[in-house]
Amino acid sequence: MELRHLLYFRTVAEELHFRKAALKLFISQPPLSRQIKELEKELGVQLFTRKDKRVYLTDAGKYFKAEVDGIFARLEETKGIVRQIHNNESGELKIGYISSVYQSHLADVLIAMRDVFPYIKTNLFEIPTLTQTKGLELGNLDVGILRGPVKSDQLKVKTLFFDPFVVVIPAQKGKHKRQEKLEAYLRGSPFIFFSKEIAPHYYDKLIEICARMGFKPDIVHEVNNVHSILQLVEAGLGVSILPYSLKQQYSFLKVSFIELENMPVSTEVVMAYKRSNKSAALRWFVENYQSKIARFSG
Amino acid sequence: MELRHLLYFRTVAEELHFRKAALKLFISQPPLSRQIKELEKELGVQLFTRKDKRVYLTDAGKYFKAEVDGIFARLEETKGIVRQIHNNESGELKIGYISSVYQSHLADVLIAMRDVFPYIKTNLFEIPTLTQTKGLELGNLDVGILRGPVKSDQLKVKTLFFDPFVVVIPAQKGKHKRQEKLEAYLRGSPFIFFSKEIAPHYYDKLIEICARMGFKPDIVHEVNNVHSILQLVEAGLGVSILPYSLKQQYSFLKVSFIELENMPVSTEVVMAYKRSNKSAALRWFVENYQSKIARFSG
DNA sequence: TAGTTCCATACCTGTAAGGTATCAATACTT
DNA sequence: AAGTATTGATACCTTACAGGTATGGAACTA
Repeated sequence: MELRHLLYFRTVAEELHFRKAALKLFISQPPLSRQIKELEKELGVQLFTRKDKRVYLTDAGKYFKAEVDGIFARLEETKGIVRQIHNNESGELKIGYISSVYQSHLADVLIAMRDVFPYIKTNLFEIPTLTQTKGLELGNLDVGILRGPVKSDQLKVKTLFFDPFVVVIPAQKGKHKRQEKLEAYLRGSPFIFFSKEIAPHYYDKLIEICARMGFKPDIVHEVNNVHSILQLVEAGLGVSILPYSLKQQYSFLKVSFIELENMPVSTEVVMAYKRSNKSAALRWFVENYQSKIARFSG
Repeated sequence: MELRHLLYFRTVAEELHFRKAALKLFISQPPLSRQIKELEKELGVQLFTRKDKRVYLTDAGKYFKAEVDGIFARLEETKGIVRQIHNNESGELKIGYISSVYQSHLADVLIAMRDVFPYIKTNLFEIPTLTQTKGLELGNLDVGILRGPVKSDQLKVKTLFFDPFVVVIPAQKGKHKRQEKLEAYLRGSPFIFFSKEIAPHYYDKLIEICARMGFKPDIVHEVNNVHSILQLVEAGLGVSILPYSLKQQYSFLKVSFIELENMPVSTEVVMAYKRSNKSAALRWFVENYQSKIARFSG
């Protein structure tokens, strides 16, 4: 006995007509007749009486029909729930993040996430804030870690932390640590920074910081990610001003991270996601990202 | 998806070892591996993880296992009940009865029986008491309505009623109704009766009755059934002594049924069946025969 | 490190599911 | 009442699929 037999039986029981049932089942009538006969033989029970070209359910057949209906209902429900369990623990999460995000932290969170969602697939995209904003709005990303502020009605935004800025200069130039000497040095140095198109807010912050220090930065090199900026500074091409959190991540580079005294300018790092996204994995990620980071940083 | 897939899955889930499960299922390991793969593909759900030569159930797999167990349990129960329904309403009942049984009554009982057992097949055998006894013992009959006493350890015997005897004489001879005249008439008449071999107990009763009346019967014609006896009496071939219950059944015959006064001899009509016979239809028949007869007779 | 065992995959074979043709019986239509 | 249509069952045929063996890659065990 297979589910096929039960399905054929149930359909004949509903139609009480072999040819109509066969149509419903997309098979021809003779195999249906045979399969029902086989079911009755295997059970040793007559489920239908055939008389005068008409088909009737026996009492046994009536009982069987009710039970088979229940079995199919239960099976369908089971399939639905098992898929739900599977999807809640699997599925996919597309994460955007700015280049300044400490990837080790992100990795740690994803490792922790696998305990809860063993079959999750995560796609990571290191892309600038504006690109992330568009991707989130289009649904190409599930969540983004980016620079605030993020202005979009579609997105929910959550502050992760405020990141003050530091001056980054080549290591051998590190002896200019005192603030008054620093300003003069920076005034006469070429700047390496994000283009205004890629990170307008970031760009404005830079201008503001330099203004507060009394000069206008000479942005000679425009690039689109933090790694390149830092590598170019290390190579002696110029200086930059970047978020403090990068110091920890790039401590191996031969550059100096110099904190600015009395500088009330900082950048806000936020997590953003589409309000309408109901993914269970996303919910977990949003709720647990910060505590996981705190734990791993401790 | 077929029940085969669910069975294969359940067995692997129990064993957590494909080769052992395959042995249990009497197939080789590769088709089992494929069938499980197919099931997972059709569901779109991973039910097992295979790692380091070991097999584990996923959370989805654990849930599915529990549900599949329930589905199989329900299916087995359903099969059992549907067979029970079928067997209670079908099957066969082989009924023996003596020729003196009022067949109309028997028919009435069988009609009533069909309401309860719509698909029952009944086989009726009008055979003498001794033949019935042998048939019951051999299992060729399920139940018998016959003359008591029935002596057999294998059979259970239930009294239906006691049947006094009446003299049966041709109708034109009916004016000999007073008992003193009757005795003389019978003494001079040929007797038509059962042979001693066929109905020894019946035969003995006849001898006893005649002895009580003061004569020995002249049994000229031996026959083996009541119909023939009555027809021969009607034809004027002789007289007989038969159970009173026949009067009702053969009231259309041109014979006289004369009750005997002060005659403490009667015959016991019983129902007998094999102790070991557990047929549901038989049980119903035994329990309902008398009440059904009383109802139809009333 | 060599031998063994696991599950997965490649390839092959026999059987059963589904097809068409048609039958006998009954219903329906004229 | 005769002709036609329709029903479920059976005969015969074809093909897809379930189960087989052989073997691979990876991991375990002695």
